[in-house]
Amino acid sequence: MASIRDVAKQAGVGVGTVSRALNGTGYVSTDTKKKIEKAARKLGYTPNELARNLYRNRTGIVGVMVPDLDHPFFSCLAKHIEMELYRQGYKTMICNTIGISDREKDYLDMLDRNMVDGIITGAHSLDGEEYLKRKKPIVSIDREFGPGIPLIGSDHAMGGRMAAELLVKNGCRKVLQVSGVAPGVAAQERHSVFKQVMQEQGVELLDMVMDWNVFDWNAHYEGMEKFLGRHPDIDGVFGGDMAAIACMNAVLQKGIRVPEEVKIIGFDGMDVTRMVYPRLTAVRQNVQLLAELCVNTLLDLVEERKGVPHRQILDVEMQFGGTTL
Amino acid sequence: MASIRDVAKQAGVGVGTVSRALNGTGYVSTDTKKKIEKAARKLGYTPNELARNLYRNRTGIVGVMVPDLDHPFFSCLAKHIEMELYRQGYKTMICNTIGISDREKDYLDMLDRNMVDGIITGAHSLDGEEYLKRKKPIVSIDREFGPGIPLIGSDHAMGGRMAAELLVKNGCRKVLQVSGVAPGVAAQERHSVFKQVMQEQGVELLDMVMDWNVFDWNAHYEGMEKFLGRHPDIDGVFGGDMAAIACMNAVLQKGIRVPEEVKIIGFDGMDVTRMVYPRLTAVRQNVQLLAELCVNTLLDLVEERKGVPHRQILDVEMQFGGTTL
DNA sequence: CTGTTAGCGCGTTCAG
DNA sequence: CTGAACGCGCTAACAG
Repeated sequence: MASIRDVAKQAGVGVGTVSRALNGTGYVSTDTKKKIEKAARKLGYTPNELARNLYRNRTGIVGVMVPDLDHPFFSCLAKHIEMELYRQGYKTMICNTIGISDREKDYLDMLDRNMVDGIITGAHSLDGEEYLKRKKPIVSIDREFGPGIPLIGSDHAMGGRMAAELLVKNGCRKVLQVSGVAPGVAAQERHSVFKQVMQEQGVELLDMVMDWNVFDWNAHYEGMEKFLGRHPDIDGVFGGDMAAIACMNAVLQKGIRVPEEVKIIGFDGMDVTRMVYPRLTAVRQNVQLLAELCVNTLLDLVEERKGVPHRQILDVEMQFGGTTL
Repeated sequence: MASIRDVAKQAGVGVGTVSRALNGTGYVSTDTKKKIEKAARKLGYTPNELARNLYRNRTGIVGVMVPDLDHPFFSCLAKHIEMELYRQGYKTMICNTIGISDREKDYLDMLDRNMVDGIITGAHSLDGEEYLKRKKPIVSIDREFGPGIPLIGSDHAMGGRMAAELLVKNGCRKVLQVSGVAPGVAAQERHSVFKQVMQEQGVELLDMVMDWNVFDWNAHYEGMEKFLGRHPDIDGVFGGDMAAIACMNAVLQKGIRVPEEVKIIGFDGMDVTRMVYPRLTAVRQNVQLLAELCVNTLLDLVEERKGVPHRQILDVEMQFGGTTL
């Protein structure tokens, strides 16, 4: 609890000198500097960051909003964001919106209260207007808000096309697509492109739409079981990693063979795709790069650097597993 | 950027009155209160939390340290901690230590700088002394630091015993145990108890020790493959969820049947155990309750309530899957 | 080179 | 019931 005043008194100098000495800003004679450092050590002085924050009107904290931290994609994303922020001297405040727009708003409010210097958002339940009216830096993952809010994302259209083409090449004729992302979010594109390719190729396409803010495993699995009951003859599936895996299990449970009778492709390509047997073929997002771009773009805004790109789209790649031929 | 001063001027009153009116503290006539609220709305006033923080010497932020946010157990834990903290009006600062003690120390320092009101730690690479010398609230998961730092954890000993007994009941005679947690951490107990039961029952036990701060999937899988090459005749496995699953895949890859030839039991019982086929039998920790206890215990400390228990151990339960009989 | 002083924005006495 | 004044701890500007 020792303050800069105590250190000054102890060292027999003024507070200004202490500040300059300890921060290495401005001139201080080597002599008094030594004295000050000794006094600081003796008192166990640690600067109170709250006072600094007030003065600078900055906290060095960045908010990260995700719909569900316990989802492989978002936990991986959050991890890499935190690591990159740490590397650049920032701290990470995390926020699980679990699809509740009030939470999203609550956290956005922290921008106005100066609690965070900026926000990276991967949660999209709240109206875009709420975002646009904020004055501090925001970057968005996979959702276009409008001017002033840079977008970083993967090339979902490319991913949808790659998946569709691979299933077609595998000879699928009746395919299920599980979609479950928020409307207006780039991730939706993979499904429209997928559908388009399937139509062009004359492949029958069934759609299963999951409540997009439920990343609940059971919901996926049970939905899948019911679906298989009605359509036992599908021969291809495309959906997010979790949906794809849920589907695979439901299929295996019925004694149907993968990939011989049904081919499956996931989207995201997280670690979990390598934990199932056979390994899930999936379109892989480069999450680490995504995280780094988010952080760097946000910090460009925070530190007022110029020429920040409004739109950055990353390539995806096909990660071959054992669920396709 | 409107400050309380602006509001006061706009409403034609003093700043003190504005403060009392908006915070509902002290007497303010209904009349002037209305005026103030109107002025505040008109100017879009939002209190600057940094000033408040400085005054109160509190931020309402709790730090959460985990070794790896992209690990099913820790992402689940972090999620539930965040949710409970939010419910109680606190925010969550997250920190990935990835086994680097300097990071752990950096984040601990935030306590002294008053950036966080308390810390919940599930990361244990740093010396216990560093923890004990802090003056602000800390609670620990699965590690005993000493007086002043409450411990919350699952009953690992019980879990180890349950797993061992189930494998014995399943007729296993040569069992592999994959251990990989930090020394001095309660999680270690499950392995010692497991070993003890196996010895009592005269079952042959092999040990594979993984670098405990590597939660890397590939490391687990490759280690497992090598191990199986040397010991193809094991008939039972016990390890963390990830290790158990890595093992299962390596086993299946060799054409060995699960559970007929090898029984497998995991520890943690996260969602991922239900995504593999067959589902992994696992000792399940009650992560949500664990999270809630951590938060409530920490906040008891932060808000200076009395009678905070030093040690809270939660029961675990066996979650039966298809990898045991 | 150094000490003093004025804010940063808010919450709270303490006279009126 | 209300306004003015002070302090939270620190930094930067300004005299000395």
